[in-house]
Amino acid sequence: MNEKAFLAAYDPKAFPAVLVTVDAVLFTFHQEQLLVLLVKRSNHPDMGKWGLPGGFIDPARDKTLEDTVNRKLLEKTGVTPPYLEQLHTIGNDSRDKRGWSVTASYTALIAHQKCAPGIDSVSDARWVGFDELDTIDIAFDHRSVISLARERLKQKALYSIVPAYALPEKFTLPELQRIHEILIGKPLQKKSFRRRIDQSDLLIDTGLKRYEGGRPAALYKMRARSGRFTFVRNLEE
Amino acid sequence: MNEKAFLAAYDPKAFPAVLVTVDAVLFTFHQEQLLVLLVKRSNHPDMGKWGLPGGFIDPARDKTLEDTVNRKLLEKTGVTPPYLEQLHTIGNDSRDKRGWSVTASYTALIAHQKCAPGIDSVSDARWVGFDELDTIDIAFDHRSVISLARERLKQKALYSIVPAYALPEKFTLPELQRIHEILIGKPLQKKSFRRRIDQSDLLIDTGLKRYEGGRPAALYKMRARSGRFTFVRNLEE
DNA sequence: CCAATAGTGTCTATCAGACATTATCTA
DNA sequence: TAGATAATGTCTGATAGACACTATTGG
Repeated sequence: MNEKAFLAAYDPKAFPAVLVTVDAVLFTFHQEQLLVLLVKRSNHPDMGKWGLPGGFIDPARDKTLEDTVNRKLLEKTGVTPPYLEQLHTIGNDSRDKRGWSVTASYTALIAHQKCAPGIDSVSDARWVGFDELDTIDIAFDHRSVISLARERLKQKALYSIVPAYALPEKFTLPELQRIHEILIGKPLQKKSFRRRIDQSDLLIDTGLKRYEGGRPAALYKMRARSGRFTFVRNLEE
Repeated sequence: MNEKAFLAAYDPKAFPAVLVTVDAVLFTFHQEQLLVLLVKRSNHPDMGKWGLPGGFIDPARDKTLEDTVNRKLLEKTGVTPPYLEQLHTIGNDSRDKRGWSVTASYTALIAHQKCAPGIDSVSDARWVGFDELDTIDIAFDHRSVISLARERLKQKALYSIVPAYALPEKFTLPELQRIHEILIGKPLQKKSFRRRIDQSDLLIDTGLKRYEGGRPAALYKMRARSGRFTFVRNLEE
């Protein structure tokens, strides 16, 4: 049999069924807090619990896995995040009561004000602070996926400025330092933090300033592709 | 409807079928060369081309995705590699002619002599050197998966000693330096390389020596969990 | 002895940490 | 002017690169 005949006769449903989903851990930063987007499940299984935004691939609409993630995030937040990276894929026979299940999880970052102006009025999606996570009933294995995403983002805070994507388009260096400090879990030296960013030319000074309280802070924005840059030397953990 | 009734009525085959496979990029190091294991495809599609070892999940036998990978590698090499880490998951509607396809790919490392004593006599699996890859007809998108795996492993060579898992259990520091040099693509300073390994206490001196040519070289083995260690400062690329 | 390979001594350069100092705003 | 916050000056310490040197084997 040649390939053409093989493909004509091929029946995908003849194979053992495996559930395939995607999930996104969408972070943002607001009022000195790292927040993650959770969605209230309206269907079985784990109905009523909170879980990560995500769901099944729609082969008719999605060309790629990233399309699926972006589609799901767009439905919940109204926008497409500027940072999206694959986190980890989990597949086993116990994570979903419906059967053998595979989920490709992603880490996404977005500015707080850009997403879902009315997100806190929609009852099925909300931002949850990390302190609050322990008190919430989380669906499936999503709690461990969130932990993994946060751990990975912490590592990135040590050798990149990826966390900047959780800030508004224009932001100050003290703001960026704050989110790094929260991710790493300890205060950083202002001088060290500024030095590596100054020297690496990753940010553009917009010329604007933010005025609040003391000396005004310069407003910067990300240069294109700055999210891919990695420092050769890490900050201390 | 409660969850129990929902699950009883649930039919996984009712959902749009997505093909789910795993693939492994298994590296080893032999005679100054980085080698990757390829398998000749005996079925459509891409029959006759060379591809990565891998295949469909067997829900009856595999509890996890890692089980699937290890089962496939065991079939080809006779052993389970000491290093296995998820690389990347690709899912789209064009990579497999049979339909929407998702593959979870893994990077694996193994000592050359431990695996498949007769691997080069088996016609459907062989070690391929990186120089030779360009001349081979590769199935699906596996060429780009191999590139990604190599790129990732290069990065690890800059900040870890993970490449040591591609060497025999006992190895010399010059051997380890060689595989790092090949991955990074430039010679390294002997002194720098030794210093970081000495100071980090990642290897155990077995007390044995390897005699060949000049001054004998001390034989080391990996300490447990040394594969997870990361240096705070990278080598130069 | 020489050739070959393993391993060390030591200087320099780079860059993060520490922390004091200066700058620029509002009240 | 005082208080607050942003930004800089400058010293120290850790560690990678460079490269010359010494050590230990076989022939």
